[in-house]
Amino acid sequence: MRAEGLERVTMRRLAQELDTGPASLYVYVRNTAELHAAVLDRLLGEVDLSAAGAEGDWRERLVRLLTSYVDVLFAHPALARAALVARPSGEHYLDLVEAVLALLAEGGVPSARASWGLDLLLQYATASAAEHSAQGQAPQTKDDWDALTRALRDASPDRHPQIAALGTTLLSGTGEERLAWGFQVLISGITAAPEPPTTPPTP
Amino acid sequence: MRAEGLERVTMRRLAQELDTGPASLYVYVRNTAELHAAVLDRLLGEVDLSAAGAEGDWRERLVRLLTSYVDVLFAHPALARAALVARPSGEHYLDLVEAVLALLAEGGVPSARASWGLDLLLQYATASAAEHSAQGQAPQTKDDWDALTRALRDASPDRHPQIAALGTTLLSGTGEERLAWGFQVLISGITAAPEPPTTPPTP
DNA sequence: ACCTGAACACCGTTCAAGT
DNA sequence: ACCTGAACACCGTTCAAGT
Repeated sequence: MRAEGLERVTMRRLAQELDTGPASLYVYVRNTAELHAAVLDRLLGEVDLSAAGAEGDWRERLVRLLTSYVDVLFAHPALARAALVARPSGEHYLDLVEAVLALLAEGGVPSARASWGLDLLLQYATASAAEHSAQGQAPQTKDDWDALTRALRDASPDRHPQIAALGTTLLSGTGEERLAWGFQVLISGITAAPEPPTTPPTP
Repeated sequence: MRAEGLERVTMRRLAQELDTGPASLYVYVRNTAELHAAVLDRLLGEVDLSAAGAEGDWRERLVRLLTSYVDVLFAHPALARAALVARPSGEHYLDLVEAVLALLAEGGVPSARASWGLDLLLQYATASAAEHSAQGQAPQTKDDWDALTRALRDASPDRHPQIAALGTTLLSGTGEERLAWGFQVLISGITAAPEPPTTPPTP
């Protein structure tokens, strides 16, 4: 349960590490999703929450905090992908949520927008980590990306004029630059967006 | 290869449908990721591109187009999750990209911001579909969400004052409302964001 | 040369049988 | 009552042997 050094977190692998059969894990956890969520929450302990308290504008600090979160996920590709589906609900995750909310509050973002914006920011960070981390993981995704690059370059000006016109601009920038730019877009969008409708919680 | 009615797209399932062994598929496709990308692109043929040409503000039409994309992914949960990792590069995907870019151009978004914004919009749409579609798929994710709900409600005002203060606001709204709000945030953020740095394409 | 059966090395989950 | 060995029903990928 508290094993580390996990590249691909699976029931059987973990069971083996604990010198037992895979069935035994079902005493502590109901299924793989719950296992992922638990391991993920442990991992979130590595997020540098102090980035929220450092110097600088609240936006800068928010970006630094979220970047730390991305870095942590990035180091564990399998969990990054799991994080999108199996949301953790442990103490470390709550700490991260708290820190993000505190920064949004400091920036004067009203509560409804902060609530929805929180999800947007974390989802973007998680998806970016998952997407990009897969690249380094399996060699095949490299080929996928190459195929997309070629497809965009070879776009016919007749059928896809916009793509052809933009050309290499579509592929410009590094992953880091794009990540940072995305955070800026989200933050400025959240502060500018209309207040969301105030419906009662779903269930 | 052109089989449909697929809930979980796997090599073996598809091979069985084609009355052959799984090894045979490797003649047409190098691995599962490539298979997913191919099937996904076929699926994207169902996206309602005419939403881009309908009446209304370019923002409204963009949201309608992206919502159609989400709906299509939503109907095929397994592929939605695959879409984040295995980017398709087929004709249907290019058509979608073209349509989004055309709307951004109509809105007067400069090309560099449109290029990066495109990725942001599609990534958000894809991640939302993947995240939400998993909910309906496996019953366990429901429990995960319940656990998170409980964790947020029970947040201690001492350790997590922001969470406690927001209370049910954190969980307010339906999936549709949040999706639409997210699109608005992204669009307004993209139009307001600074021009990204103009670095040459990575390699 | 092209296709593929069979094998290898993995999975998650269940459940009856053990302690 | 609690734990788990063994079994079931799946996977992706490879490769030698067939045509």
